[in-house]
Amino acid sequence: MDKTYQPSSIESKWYQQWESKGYFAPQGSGDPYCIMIPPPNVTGSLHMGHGFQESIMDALIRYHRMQGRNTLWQVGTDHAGIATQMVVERLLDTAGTNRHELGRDKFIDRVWEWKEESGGHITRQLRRLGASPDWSRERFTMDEGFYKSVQEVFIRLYEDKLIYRGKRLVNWDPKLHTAISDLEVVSEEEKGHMWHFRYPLADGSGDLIVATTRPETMLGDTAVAVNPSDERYQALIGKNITLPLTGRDIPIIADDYVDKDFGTGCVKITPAHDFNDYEVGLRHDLPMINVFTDDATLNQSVPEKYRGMDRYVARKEIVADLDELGLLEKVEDHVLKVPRGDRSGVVVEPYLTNQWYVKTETLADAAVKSVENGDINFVPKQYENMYFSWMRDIQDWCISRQLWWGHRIPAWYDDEGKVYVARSEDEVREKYGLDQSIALRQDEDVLDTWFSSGLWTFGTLGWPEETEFLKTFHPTSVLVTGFDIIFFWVARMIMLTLYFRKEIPFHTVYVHGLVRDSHGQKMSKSKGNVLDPIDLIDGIELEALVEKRTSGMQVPKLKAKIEKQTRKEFPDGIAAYGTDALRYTYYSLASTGRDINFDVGRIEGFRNFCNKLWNASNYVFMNTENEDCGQNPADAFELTLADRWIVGRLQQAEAAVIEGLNTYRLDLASQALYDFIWKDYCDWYLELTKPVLWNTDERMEVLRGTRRTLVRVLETTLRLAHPLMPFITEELWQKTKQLACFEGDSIMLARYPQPDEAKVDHAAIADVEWLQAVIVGIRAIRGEMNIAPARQLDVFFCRGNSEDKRRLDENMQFLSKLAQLGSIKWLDNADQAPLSATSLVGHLEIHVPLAGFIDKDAEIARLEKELAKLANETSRLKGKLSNEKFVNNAPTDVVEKERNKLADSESALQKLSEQKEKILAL
RNA sequence: GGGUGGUUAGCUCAGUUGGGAGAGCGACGGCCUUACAAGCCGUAGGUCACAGGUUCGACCCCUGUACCACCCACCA
Repeated sequence: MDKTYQPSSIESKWYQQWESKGYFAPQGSGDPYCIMIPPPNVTGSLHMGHGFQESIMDALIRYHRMQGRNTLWQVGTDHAGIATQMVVERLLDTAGTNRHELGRDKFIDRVWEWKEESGGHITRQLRRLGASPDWSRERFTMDEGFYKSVQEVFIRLYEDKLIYRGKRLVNWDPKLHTAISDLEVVSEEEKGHMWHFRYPLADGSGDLIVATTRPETMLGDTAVAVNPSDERYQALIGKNITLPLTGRDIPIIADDYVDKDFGTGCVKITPAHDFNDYEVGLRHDLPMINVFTDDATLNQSVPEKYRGMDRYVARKEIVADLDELGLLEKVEDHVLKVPRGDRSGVVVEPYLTNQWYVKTETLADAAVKSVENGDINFVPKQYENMYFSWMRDIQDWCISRQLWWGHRIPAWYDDEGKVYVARSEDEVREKYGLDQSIALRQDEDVLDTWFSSGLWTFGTLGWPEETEFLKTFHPTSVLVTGFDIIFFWVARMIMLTLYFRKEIPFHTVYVHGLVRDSHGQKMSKSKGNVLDPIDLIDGIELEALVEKRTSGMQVPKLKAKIEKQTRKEFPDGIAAYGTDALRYTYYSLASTGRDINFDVGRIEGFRNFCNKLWNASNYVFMNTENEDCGQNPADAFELTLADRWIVGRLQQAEAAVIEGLNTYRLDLASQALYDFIWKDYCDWYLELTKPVLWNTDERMEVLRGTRRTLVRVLETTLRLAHPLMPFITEELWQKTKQLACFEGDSIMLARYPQPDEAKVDHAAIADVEWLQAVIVGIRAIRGEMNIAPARQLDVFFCRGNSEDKRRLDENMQFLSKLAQLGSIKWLDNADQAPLSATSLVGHLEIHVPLAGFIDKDAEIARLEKELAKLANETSRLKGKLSNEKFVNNAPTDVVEKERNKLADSESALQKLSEQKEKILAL
């Protein structure tokens, strides 16, 4: 066994074995447990957020698998319509061509090629994380089977009148040339202007002043609106305005939508280019004049001068022209929300087009109820409010996209534009009785990616076939996801699953936070603070890291800044920490519902933790291999106090880890495990075995008992830790299992530990706590007096009770070794003790004689510090206990506790001040 | 405008039904003590954002304020 922990040498070895032996597939007859992976983009690569999410899922999966549950982790990838199409279009662009030159079919072939090229990347990275999904069931949202599910859902929703086609105002992305849903629009505040224009009345009797942030849309105005109760404009309602630049006459209408107190109280109405105006237009039956093309340049319906102009060029021209005409009243600076496409980043336009919609009202009602009545639970709970508020105000969902990459909509049109929905052209003809003389063409559009991922929980299990897997694993157990896609994905899954399965998709939604950098900044290429999980596992040289972070950067200044910042933060690059350390870091940071700030310092600490476990195991192996470890039932063994103590502590650790896993508090689970392994097992237990194992006179029964406990506790601890740190535990377990006579091929198939309260020896725990207090007391003197650790001390114990005496007598062996003692003497009378440095354990005094090597002044200083603390504590307790209200109102056990504390601190105060007097008297 | 989360040691974070705050890293001092210097032993460090209130007692419950982050919303 290597002296130090080398993660790279064990990780790939074990992963290959697990996978090739089929350990990830569901097995056994236990209750089903199932998690559906949120399918990552097929052509994507793993980022820190994935790493976090997959690590959480894998811990849950491994834990439940080890509990004997019939466990399925369904894996797969998403075709990610817009994102993937954009990537391939960019590739074509660098190759000097574009998708239109290629044509639809060739372009789609090219995307499939790209998927084949890059599609395995993310799944390989998933394996590096130790993820244990059933790879044999891997699915892709555009594979054949899944397409059948998507088609089925579309057709049935259409037949049930929950999908319809309509011409409406949608969010139009003029760069990508597609409609996008409300959710894909991100509105941020930006600085802009508010222009005030003078619109003349048609009869020449005056004018109105309208304010707008979008001058270029004025060419499509079809009314000016005022509030019906606005006295200023009462007389004008019903009159006409002559719209400047166009010469069109448009009416002045009254509508409650207008806020009297904002601006001039007059609003230009452009129904084809603003969502509010659209509603107003419908109410007043106004014409809708579209002035844009798909590119958001001005179209043929505007005066010739402006045709073909980009919207922002036209804006300038129109403002200048109105100014020229004396119609520009004023321009103000104005901050406004600008809607941009989340993918393209360009300003989206409200645009009139034909699109397909899902009618969401009834679907959403059911989806709300399933959370209200507790069928589905969000963890943490506050996300339910977010879910409710969105669901209760949900809009119809625009599901058609003018893209080529995606599920093509199963709808056909005849020459008159009549629409037919079916699985294929042949089926259309059959279903609707259309012969070959009628020409049909399929709808050009594809479905929103989220429409297909909305079927993920049941589509992956074979629906619409009623497969065994579907029956067994649906509804799934828990969905692990980020809050950012609750609306995009979670809500849609709940709606669609309830409708088609008449059951929920999952019982629990575990919502985790976002992974940020150590200062809480979002990780982004432009900030240059991105960490790659694989680099944390394998390590990366500084130069490679700098190159990675700055590659493809266009702005030299930004590039230089990022390079400088990276060199400063990682002067030696990033060390190879291994998967287990990375995973453990994620778990330790995974507290409820808050974003996590990832600090490389933390991962280093957990790499050290892995190393600690490695070395502890090494110690166990050294002391147990080829030795009698008490596994033969015929041979008697005897447990020491330390053995009985660690077994009890193990039960408590098991309970804490399980509690953490059951409540999705992986931070608490990992903390409990860390403390048990490092503090209890390594710092105390292993040290306590040394005086036993090194004692040449030790009885065989005791040696057997200690070795037995060493290996059995280690073996159980490894199983306890396995879901969190799969690789190192497997490596160590393979060796440990033989020593502990434990059967099984792999730790991942072994049973998860179950705490047994009967194994908790409370008396042993109390005795060890006493022992620890005594040792720490002596160490503190040694530390503060600067006494060399190797120097053996003679100590005296005074004024202890019979319990102290018993504990001392029983633990001489442990005490001498761990505190490095020369001699131990019990004194009935404190006066017999030589002048000493003193520590207290309750009433028991521990004296370390000053003689020769202890600094008198230092001891006085130490005592004074201690006395000051005690005095403070004493007066606080006195004050509290002299408060009648406290004594009368507080529960008696609390009062009693405070009284005992006071007695203790008064006694300590007295003892230590006596001690101080003695030293001073010298 | 409405809503959610956060504010605890120098940094990153825990804190279980209210009974005088913990960890890791960092700092300081001492150690090559036969598993481990990726380690061991010890020490220091906090007005729990602020102001009220409830209570015998508040990091914890209530009200308000400030700041940070996020979500939702149609103000031209």
